[in-house]
Amino acid sequence: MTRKEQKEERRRAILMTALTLFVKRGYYETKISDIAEAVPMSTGLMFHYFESKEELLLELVKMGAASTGAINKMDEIPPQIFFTEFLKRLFEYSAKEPWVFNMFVLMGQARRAGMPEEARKIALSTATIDETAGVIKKGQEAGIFRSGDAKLLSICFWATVQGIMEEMALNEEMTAPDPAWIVSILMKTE
Amino acid sequence: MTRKEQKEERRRAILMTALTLFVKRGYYETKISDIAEAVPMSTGLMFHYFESKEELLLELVKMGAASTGAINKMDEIPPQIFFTEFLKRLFEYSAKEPWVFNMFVLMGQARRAGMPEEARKIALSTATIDETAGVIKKGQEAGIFRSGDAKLLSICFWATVQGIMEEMALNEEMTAPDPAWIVSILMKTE
DNA sequence: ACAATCAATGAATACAAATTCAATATAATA
DNA sequence: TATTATATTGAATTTGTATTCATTGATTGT
Repeated sequence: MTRKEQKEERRRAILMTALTLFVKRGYYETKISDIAEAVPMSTGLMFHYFESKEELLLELVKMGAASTGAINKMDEIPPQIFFTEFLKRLFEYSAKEPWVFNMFVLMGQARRAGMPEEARKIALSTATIDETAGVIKKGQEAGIFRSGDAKLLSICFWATVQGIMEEMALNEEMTAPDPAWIVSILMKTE
Repeated sequence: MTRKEQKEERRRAILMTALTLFVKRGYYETKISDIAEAVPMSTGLMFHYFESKEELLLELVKMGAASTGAINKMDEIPPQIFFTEFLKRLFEYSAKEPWVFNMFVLMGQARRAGMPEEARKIALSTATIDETAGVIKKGQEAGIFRSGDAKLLSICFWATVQGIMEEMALNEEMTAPDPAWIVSILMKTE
């Protein structure tokens, strides 16, 4: 294995460790030395791989923003299936790949408060809520979703998903809910 | 007005200012000097009123924990009305009283990451999720709520509410959703 | 009016955590 | 093997804020 590959692998290890700790304890509660200890490596060496703590965070958030694009490719699927299917996959995938899970939570935290301003900007640049609102609108036109401001419905949907994911990040033992429960926020009642 | 009252009033002003800033920018992103400037008063004087930044936060979280008790007194109401009515009041009240609104968001943030450990402990000591799960169980027995783990349903419900409130804390213009949307997470379908 | 107590300030200090650095070990290259 | 480049460490330094403090101004009680 070449030196460059070694370095890349080490960077990845740091990123994954930092991601876990940021999600578990929060960005400011996590010291560089905590990350270093968990990797493990010396504190000083961290700066051989990343400019600063904030750079490390920003790289994670950028990765998250990039992978969010993948979600938006699903929007060819009919609305009634889209959301249930998305949640099913998200929960399944999260159970297997802690990376996906943690990344989802980190992005949510970044969008809200408790992280450097710059991280929020990047996280907010992915217009997921608006994209989803588009799908909801289709579902409304098809008569399967309840009427009302599509964007507001979109916000409610994502707020739920985010909240549940964060709850799962805290309670190891917690199991994912039935996607249908969450999707019923959107469904037409009667 | 006596000196003691003066002091109490000043403390309150600091608490309210800090609450607003903590919710808007997050605890660690808010400097003592930011709070002082907003009150307004000198930075040094802050320590005449509060031991430390963390004490200030803890006092807020304790206030929040205390006022959460009020919610739990509502649980004599029949389940089918309880949740819709609670949300209706929460949204109405939040629109009028920024205090209530901000406190709700702060408690949610404290329960999750991004604040000193001690704050989390206090916030988690209010067993709202379990209390609500009890009400949900009643609703399930009455056949109006969907079946499934009552605690998990309770978590989903609160995750949604929390997420929406946090979203509103960020978007000044955002309007509260119809409580029925959220409650449909709990309702038996068809 | 006078002493005593409290409110208030802003500059000085303390502190914790990020960041740098000189020194050393390890690996690649010729 | 000799030489150069990279990885690694731990201690020293820097930095950003919380916190303290000496001093001044305002209120209260006698």
